[in-house]
Amino acid sequence: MHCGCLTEGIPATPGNYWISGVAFPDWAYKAESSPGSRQIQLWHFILELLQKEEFRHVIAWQQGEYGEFVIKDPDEVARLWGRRKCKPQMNYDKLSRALRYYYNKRILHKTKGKRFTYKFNFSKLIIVNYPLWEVRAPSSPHLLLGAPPLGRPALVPMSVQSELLHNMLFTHWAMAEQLTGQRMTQGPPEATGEKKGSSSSIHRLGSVLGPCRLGPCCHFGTPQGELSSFATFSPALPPLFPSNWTTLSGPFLPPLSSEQPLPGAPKLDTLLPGPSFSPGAWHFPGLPLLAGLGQGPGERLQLLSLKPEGLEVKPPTAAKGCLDPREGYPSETHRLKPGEENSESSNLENLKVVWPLDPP
DNA sequence: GTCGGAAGGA
DNA sequence: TCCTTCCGAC
Repeated sequence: MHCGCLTEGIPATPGNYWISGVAFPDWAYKAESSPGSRQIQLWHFILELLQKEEFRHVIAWQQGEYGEFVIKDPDEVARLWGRRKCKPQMNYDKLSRALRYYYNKRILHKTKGKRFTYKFNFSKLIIVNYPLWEVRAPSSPHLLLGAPPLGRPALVPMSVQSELLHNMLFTHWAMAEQLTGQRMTQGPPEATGEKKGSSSSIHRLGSVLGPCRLGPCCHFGTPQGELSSFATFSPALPPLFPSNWTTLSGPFLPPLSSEQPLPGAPKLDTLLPGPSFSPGAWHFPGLPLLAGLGQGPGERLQLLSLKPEGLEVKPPTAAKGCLDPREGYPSETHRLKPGEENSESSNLENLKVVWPLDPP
């Protein structure tokens, strides 16, 4: 059922993309309460606004503070949120109450002393919740993430692995978004071949959280093709991370321009699986972020047989009651064609990323 | 402005 | 479960 007030004020543009369901903690996608009609969550909405250039005057990432964002116009954000949720009485007081509920969930925390400034809790999601350094299931598949800072690795159950992976990927995305935003201020990438309107050189994480996951009337416009792009992206992770990738960045990836080759990095075309693979994906900083979140240069990161059960990687499917999300989305992001899938992309089982213990 | 308890709705 | 609404306290 359409509520009729959802897209208003938030135009569907080619720059609108849903964030990959894969990229969020799985508790964000529990659909048991209302299967098939799940409403958007506030933090999704916040991220969505942050993702869109047209709302930069309303809400924006805080430069220099990863994950931190400023609500520049609280009333407008509340109004947009109210429209999305068909709650015309929404105001910042109520919205902020909802945001405060995220504190306990560790999705957000408040940046004290800064008005209307919050921070996504990427690091805590990964480091504090899951002092991962080794994440291993009793049997394969398992996920090994780095060496423990001290002593023995911690065992993490599969359910946590799943969430961990989600958090990681979420972090990847968010970092990419921020870096992209910074990069955008420096000028658009030239060599990507990406069309204008695909607002980021970052390979957009398509979303299994398509409009239908959020209910039939609650999207700004989402190309289903985009929805699949993470599904295609995710398995393509391995070629994105050469064995020496940790040498390519510091604790956090600086906002590199696409013309600025990463020192020591192989050429893109040696890494990317096919011509349609956006070079932006190369800049996708996810795992290097973990490097930054970790303990320093003595770490090892490995992803072995990565196939968490909770990971949703689905091909795009048409859903009843949903607009064809491709409409209004002429721009193209990465979309693997049938014969284009590389062997590794379909083989998560063999995903392995090694973080050298002693980077040069 | 910010916080968090409480009640209630979907 | 995730807000929405209200409210008192700081």
